[in-house]
Amino acid sequence: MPPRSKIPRPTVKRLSLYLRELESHIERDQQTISSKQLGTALGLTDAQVRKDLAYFGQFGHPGIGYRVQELTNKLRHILGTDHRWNAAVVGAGNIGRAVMPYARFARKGFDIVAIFDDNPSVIGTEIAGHKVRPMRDLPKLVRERDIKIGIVAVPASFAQQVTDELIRAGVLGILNFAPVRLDVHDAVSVASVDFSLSLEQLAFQISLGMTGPLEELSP
Amino acid sequence: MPPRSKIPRPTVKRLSLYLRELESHIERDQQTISSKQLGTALGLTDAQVRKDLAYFGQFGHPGIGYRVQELTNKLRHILGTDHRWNAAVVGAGNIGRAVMPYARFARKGFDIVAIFDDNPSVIGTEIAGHKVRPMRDLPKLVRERDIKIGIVAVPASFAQQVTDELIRAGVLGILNFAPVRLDVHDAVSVASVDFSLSLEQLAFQISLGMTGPLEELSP
DNA sequence: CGTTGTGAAATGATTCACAGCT
DNA sequence: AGCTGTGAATCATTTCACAACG
Repeated sequence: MPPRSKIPRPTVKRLSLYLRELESHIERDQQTISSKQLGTALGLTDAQVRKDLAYFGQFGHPGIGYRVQELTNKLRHILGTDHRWNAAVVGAGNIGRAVMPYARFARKGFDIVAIFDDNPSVIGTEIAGHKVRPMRDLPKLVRERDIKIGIVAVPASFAQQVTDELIRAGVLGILNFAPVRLDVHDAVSVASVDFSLSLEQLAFQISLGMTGPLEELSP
Repeated sequence: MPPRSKIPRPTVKRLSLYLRELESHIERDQQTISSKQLGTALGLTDAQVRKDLAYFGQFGHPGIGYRVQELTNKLRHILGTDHRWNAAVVGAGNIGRAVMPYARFARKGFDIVAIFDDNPSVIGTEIAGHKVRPMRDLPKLVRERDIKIGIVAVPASFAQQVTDELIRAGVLGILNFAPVRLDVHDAVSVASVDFSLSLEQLAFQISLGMTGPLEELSP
């Protein structure tokens, strides 16, 4: 077990992709998979796949490839999804409501166990089997239900404030759906999902494709 | 106007961030902004900001900074959001329903003008002012309403098929919410949004923080 | 054989540092 | 003075290419 040098950021992102691909191969009862196969399925080179995995140990078998079940287990362990995480949603608007019943979260090891909002007209209503709670209940529930992840689904202008409250209550990570950069201290992790950002990327690529590679963008 | 070398991928992602930040400065009636200010707000260095912007022309004014309104216009033009885009949602499940009324899309220049689903129990119902249409109406509506972007909000197992239908109908870009890699030919662009992927990134970072930088991940 | 793991080389992105403009 | 644009230097990531293994 080498002391392992530091992991490139892009590698971490790909880890989830590998896992997702492996899971589909388990369903098909495939026993082993080569870096070539795995790479092709995801649009990566075989060398990239091998290098990524090798950061974490020697999981492969020369001449054979990787055993699908074995590698799946390793990746789950690396990603920390070999046990379950409790999460709470803050914000019972469109996005909060859409996330609550998202079955894939549960399959991936994440259980949403509470939802909060401060709008009096939604407090007490039920969403996907959970009663909407006022924000003042947050600290108590985070403690009682061992909530480790806060999902921020409020408008941008409230996102930082809600984040601060979640962190004060004791969560270790924030999944942020609001289109702002959240400031947090180092002990807390943030991952962001920004729809409009992705749409803009798309618009850029389309414009590029229509004008030919990079014409008349500058005056 | 130099023939401009090719643009780094990360630069394109940051362009949207710059625009978002600038818009908040317009609201505050700020006339100019320096690369330092812009960078600090987004957690980037000033050099990074200048280099990114310089790929597209000389927008800055030495001694002054960038004029907020001017740079905003330039960025909108570069990103292709200086005109409006029509989009259609496919899939009237949780995610499709959440995306329909997402006001931010419209503010960013994207108008959702139709929603499709093949589940008979939702066809004909109204969501955010739009009647849900059957998939067979897709080609006609894409033509009639000049739809350039398809938003894929169906389960992973249908995503590729729906994508193919959208492309055949004539869209130029796909915003994909399904957790799969979509195969498309080069003339079409894809941007993906994957919640569970982001959650896994988060779990990884949290695990890392708890075990200390990278312990006992390999056997 | 086929396939991994890994140094070495190549490519890509960021930061430095400073000339030059206002 | 304050700030941009940019070549040069540094740092990061990917690809190459091959020895070693089952």
